[in-house]
Amino acid sequence: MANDHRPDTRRTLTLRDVSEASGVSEMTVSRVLRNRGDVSRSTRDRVMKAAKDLGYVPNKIAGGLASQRVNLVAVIIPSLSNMVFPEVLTGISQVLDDTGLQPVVGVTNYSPEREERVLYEMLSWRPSGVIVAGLEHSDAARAMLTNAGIPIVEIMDVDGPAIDSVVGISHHRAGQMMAQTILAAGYRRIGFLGTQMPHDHRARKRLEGFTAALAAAGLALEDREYYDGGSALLKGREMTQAILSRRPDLDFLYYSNDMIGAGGLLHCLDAGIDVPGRLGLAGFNGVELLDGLRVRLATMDACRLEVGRAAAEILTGKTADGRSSGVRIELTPRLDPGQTIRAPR
Amino acid sequence: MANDHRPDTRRTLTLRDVSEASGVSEMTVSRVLRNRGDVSRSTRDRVMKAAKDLGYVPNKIAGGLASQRVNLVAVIIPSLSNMVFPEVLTGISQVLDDTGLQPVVGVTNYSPEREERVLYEMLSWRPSGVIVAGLEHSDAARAMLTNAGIPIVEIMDVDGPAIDSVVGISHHRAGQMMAQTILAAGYRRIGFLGTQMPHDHRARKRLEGFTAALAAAGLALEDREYYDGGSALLKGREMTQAILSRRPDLDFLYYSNDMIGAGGLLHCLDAGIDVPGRLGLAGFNGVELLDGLRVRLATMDACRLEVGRAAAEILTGKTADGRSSGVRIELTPRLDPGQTIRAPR
DNA sequence: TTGAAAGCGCTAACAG
DNA sequence: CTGTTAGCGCTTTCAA
Repeated sequence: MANDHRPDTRRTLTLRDVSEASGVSEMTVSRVLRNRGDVSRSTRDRVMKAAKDLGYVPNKIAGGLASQRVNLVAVIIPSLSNMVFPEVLTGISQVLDDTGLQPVVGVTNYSPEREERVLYEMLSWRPSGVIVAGLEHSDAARAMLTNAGIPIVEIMDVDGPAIDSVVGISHHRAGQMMAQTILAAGYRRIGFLGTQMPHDHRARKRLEGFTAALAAAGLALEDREYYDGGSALLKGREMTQAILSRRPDLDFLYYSNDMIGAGGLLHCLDAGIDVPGRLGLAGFNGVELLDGLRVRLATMDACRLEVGRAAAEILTGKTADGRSSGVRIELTPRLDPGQTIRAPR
Repeated sequence: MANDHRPDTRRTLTLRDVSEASGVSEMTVSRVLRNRGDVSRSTRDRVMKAAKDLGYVPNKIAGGLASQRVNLVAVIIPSLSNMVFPEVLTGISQVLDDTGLQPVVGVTNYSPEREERVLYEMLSWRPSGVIVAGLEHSDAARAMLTNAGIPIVEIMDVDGPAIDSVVGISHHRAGQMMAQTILAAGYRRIGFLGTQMPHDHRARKRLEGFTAALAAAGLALEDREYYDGGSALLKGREMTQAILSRRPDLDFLYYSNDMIGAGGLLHCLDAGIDVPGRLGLAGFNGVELLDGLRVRLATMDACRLEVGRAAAEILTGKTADGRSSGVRIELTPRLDPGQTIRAPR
């Protein structure tokens, strides 16, 4: 950072300045500023006034070093570019807001290398806990998490072994449930449309569960279409058009997320395709946006808010038994058939 | 945080542990780990190996205290619940990624009180700079920013005095431009649909610019409709239906953001309303989602990515003259008439 | 190129 | 209820 900011005759204020301005020892000033009760009313008032008048802002760097405690929670997520993780963050914030704990967010862009870097960076601030999306990590990241000596909560996914605590849904089962619902409605020639992201393990697990359920019924996916980047809504349109022109006989399209599903739905409506009669559609996530479409897309809710809340509650020990480690919470996603899956036959 | 995590015989590793494991002084270990060149190749290798074998993670709390420097940049934004701020963050990250500086995000929910708290909290970590959305702050927040002694960049808005640096667009002018475009196309009976957010100053300024331009043409808004919370797309539909049933004579609807605008557009398409012939529509933001609709909504791009990038460049001194303070950058939003404003008469 | 000493600003622990 | 002392783990500064 360029150093032109200030000719700098001013230091930044310290406890000692407040101490001198109020005529109270540094230690007592520290007690007041941390709201530790054992200070007389009058002393407290004098200190508060001095601190406010000076515009003192405590130095948490020094405080953290001295107390060996840092009120930060590291939150590591793959992306901010769709609404799912912001909603998880909202849940985390809701719970943390009352506790003095503060979330610090790191974004990995679905890259294991970035996850490792972000994690290293965050752990070097000695946070009180870590919330990290997913169960898949590089060996080094796993080692760091294991040895950090703080509570770790892996979120969004329960299909696999956890390092410490875990909160989420089974994406494998989610995929299965959707497939079973689709089959029960009599659809048989099913296509899949999804993202080209090798590290989106949850999408992969959903698809695995989905195809496993098809296989159990003696079926397989008839066709697939992948995309990468760009407006998901537009990609959904384009991919849908592409797959249908290639395979006009398909009677169901399963999308890996609601945005491309919504795009597909809009295409079908514009093209006058009979949904859900001739063609059924389903997405995943239960995003709010779907409420605004003329026809409600079938979807499954990933319990994002609840996942965030539960993860934060684990870190704050607000669990049934007060534990903040080794907790396992599997939530059950709701399947909303909307108006794009016909009634079971 | 509940303290059940670890019977704790292990401490967390320190420089001294690496020093002992490698037989090199703490000071030299510190030099190696910070990549300061003045260390012999062999010493460096021994230290790196020891650090890696132990799984040492440096303690930035201690480092920051000792060096009086912290590689954090505080980023304070009102919301994560639409795509605009995440896109600003993306721009910030892109630039910061190469610099060793790390963004730390705080969310205010458009509340001045929360902004004040978040700012206090963040400044207590002694970041190297602050990026904060908007020019409106409480007196206390303004005082903190002024006295922090670090570069401050206010972003998104240039309509008003800045504390230090500023990057953004003029929302007043943006509103004006849109109004002028609408009037030039011959629309005359104009309604407004927006959010009920007293602290969204940018939306307010756009509307002020918009009505000012109408007034200059001897016109005023014919009707208004506000919403608060919920699915913006759905609200856009509902509000549009409401305002049109109340005032079927309106010939243009100006939306305060693209999501409700898109909802309105979908309503109009479903209702068979002739857009842009009988009714024109326009939103604001230039969100990617619009690409996925059958008809392109008129909008204005708020230059979100560019704003983020420029703000980060100021903090890193990557400006034309290397300054990181007192910089003022006004970007010019592009007006995209899309397909919902008819050609000028 | 390496090491030793002296803090950074705050809080834990104890004494009064 | 208030004050004193001794660090927290690292980096700065200076010396070798």
